[in-house]
Amino acid sequence: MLDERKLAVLRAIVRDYVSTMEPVGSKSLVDRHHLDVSPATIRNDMAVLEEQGYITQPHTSAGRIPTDKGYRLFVDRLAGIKPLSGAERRAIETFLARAYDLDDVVLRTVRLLAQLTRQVAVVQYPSLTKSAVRHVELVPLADKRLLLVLITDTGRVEQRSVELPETIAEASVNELRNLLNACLDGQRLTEVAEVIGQLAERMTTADRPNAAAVFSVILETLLDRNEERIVVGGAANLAPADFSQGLREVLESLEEQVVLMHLLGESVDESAVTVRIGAENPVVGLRGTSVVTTDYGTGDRALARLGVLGPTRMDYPTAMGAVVAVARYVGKILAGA
Amino acid sequence: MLDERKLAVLRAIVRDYVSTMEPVGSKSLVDRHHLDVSPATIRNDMAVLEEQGYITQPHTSAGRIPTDKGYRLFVDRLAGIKPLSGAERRAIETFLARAYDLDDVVLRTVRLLAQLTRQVAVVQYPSLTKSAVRHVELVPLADKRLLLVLITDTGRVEQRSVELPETIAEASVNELRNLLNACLDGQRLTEVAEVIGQLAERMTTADRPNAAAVFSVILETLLDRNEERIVVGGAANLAPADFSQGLREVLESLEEQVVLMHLLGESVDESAVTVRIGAENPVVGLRGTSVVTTDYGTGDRALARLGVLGPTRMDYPTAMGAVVAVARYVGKILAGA
DNA sequence: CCTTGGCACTCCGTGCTCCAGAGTGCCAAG
DNA sequence: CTTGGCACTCTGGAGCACGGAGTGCCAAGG
Repeated sequence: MLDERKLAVLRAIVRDYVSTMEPVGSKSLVDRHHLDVSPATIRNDMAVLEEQGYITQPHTSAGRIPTDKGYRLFVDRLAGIKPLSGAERRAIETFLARAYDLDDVVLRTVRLLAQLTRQVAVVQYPSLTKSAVRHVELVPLADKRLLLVLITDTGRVEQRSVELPETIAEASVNELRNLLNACLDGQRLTEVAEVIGQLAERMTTADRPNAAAVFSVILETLLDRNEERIVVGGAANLAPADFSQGLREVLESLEEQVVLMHLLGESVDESAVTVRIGAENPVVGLRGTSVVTTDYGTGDRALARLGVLGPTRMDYPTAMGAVVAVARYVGKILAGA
Repeated sequence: MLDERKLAVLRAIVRDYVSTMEPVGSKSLVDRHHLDVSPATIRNDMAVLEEQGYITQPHTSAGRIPTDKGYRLFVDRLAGIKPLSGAERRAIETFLARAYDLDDVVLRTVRLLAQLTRQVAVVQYPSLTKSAVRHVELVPLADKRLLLVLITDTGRVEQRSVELPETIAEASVNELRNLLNACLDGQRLTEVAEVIGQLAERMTTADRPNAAAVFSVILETLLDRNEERIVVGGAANLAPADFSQGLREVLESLEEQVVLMHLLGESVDESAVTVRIGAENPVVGLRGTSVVTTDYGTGDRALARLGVLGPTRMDYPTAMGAVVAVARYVGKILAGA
């Protein structure tokens, strides 16, 4: 359907357009890439590519630019993932290694990605539901109020305040704390709900109302903010020129957690990295942008996702390379921390 | 030096320019504000105002626009703080009351401010150094590693991991935890350094190296990230048109914590609200923007600052009103939480 | 002394034409 | 299937005229 040369032409068009940001014509194509044919031949090929929907012209007698479909083909079959240079890899490693807590890891990651790709970076905090409990802490704040602190094995710390129905004694707090730690330590958060259900029935009657309040807050914490925390960086990399409807819409989208959630979405298949191009994007108002995402995690477990967002006209091979590399190093850091 | 009418003219120019975003001429001035004089008179006044540096013309024979100096006079003497409507006040209160932890309070505050003012909102987390310790928690993560969790009376939770020089026993951890809580509970964080200094000397020799490691991390936590956490929202409200050098520079600045710190700065005097206009701004690259900030805190103590940032051509009275109102309610919420 | 109407002047922004350049599609020949 | 030739189309910038908005100045009037 598309012979070797036509594919080469498409590849060349994508590369040129990505780097120059201008529609590319048949003449400049044969010049810049040593295709051993004449411009006229290329024009024929381009006519076919256009007919099939891979490229388009902004107006008659202008050069061609790739369509979403064209980028898709490019990503799937015409270009691989461009590995980072050794220097870049070392830079990533040392930069991330310097982080001193989870917040800092995430912050550094988002900066790193933004800087490497010159795009907007998006990093999700390690998901609560996929982590395991490492410690539960109860701190009395007032007679009828506790602070609940939940520490996971990924270093994440969740805090909530708990309103109690009755005054609680110091001793009861300690008892409850010990009980919780004994039963929950090491449990996956998905299993916690079940364990807590059993616990509730074994409580002495005196403490039951208070314990119930604590339990329900724990469950809430797990349900509610599950995957919520997502950090964005490098918004300054958004070039106004790239977004016809103005980048206001894009900036707005980037401030909504729900939108970001959708953006990161789920990994589509088992492949290393997911690319969503233009209108493939689940978020309206973010057509016109492409998103490159991947999982990261400690060894076997996928904890969360990260990626970059930019104009459809982005350097996919490089972006993919940066995303997978950063994901791998973040995983390492988290595993070792 | 400037009579009543000239001030009125300046005030009118600022208001018109802020609302229309276009240079304002003598004719439209007398029309829109029922000044009972002729355009020619206004022109004379404007000539004086221009000579004194309060207004300027983008080019010969265009209308006038205020200079930074003009806005300054406007803010200082010509306009007050515009109080919010009752509906807005109620909206603030209910919206903030729904927050369930410190992160959420800050998040909601930043959204609120951005929405109320249609500008970029900036909110600083309650400063560590001005808070008091409520609880210290040590969680063993590995043989030679602890997680340190520091909870303050403003609800802030700081966590750090501590590398120990030697293996530590469960009992030692408990002992250390109890010691820390006994000595630090209720202390202002500024006093903690001193207390810890004394503690270090009283340790039994066996635990001393480990304790020292913990102590140094506590001190680091207080010094290092002191005022660091600052949240930005409403970046989408930045209109590209407002920033001649492109808003890329502005967006970049907004991602740097150091810059944000400088932006919020210190309250200049005892007045409720600080306004920095254009070049008064301490941050290069953010000339061309104005910043309206104020303290917030629980009752007597000022904990941190918040504010909004926008083009010099912003609606100062409304912005000031929103900033002080939000600051007051946030203070209330924190005091009650 | 301040205010006012009149008037000439300046400059911006718009709309217009014109032109060069880049790129195309098509065709006929190799 | 490839190629050179050719006529065609469209954009973008330069040049130009023009209306409009706004100014500064001046001389007259309160």
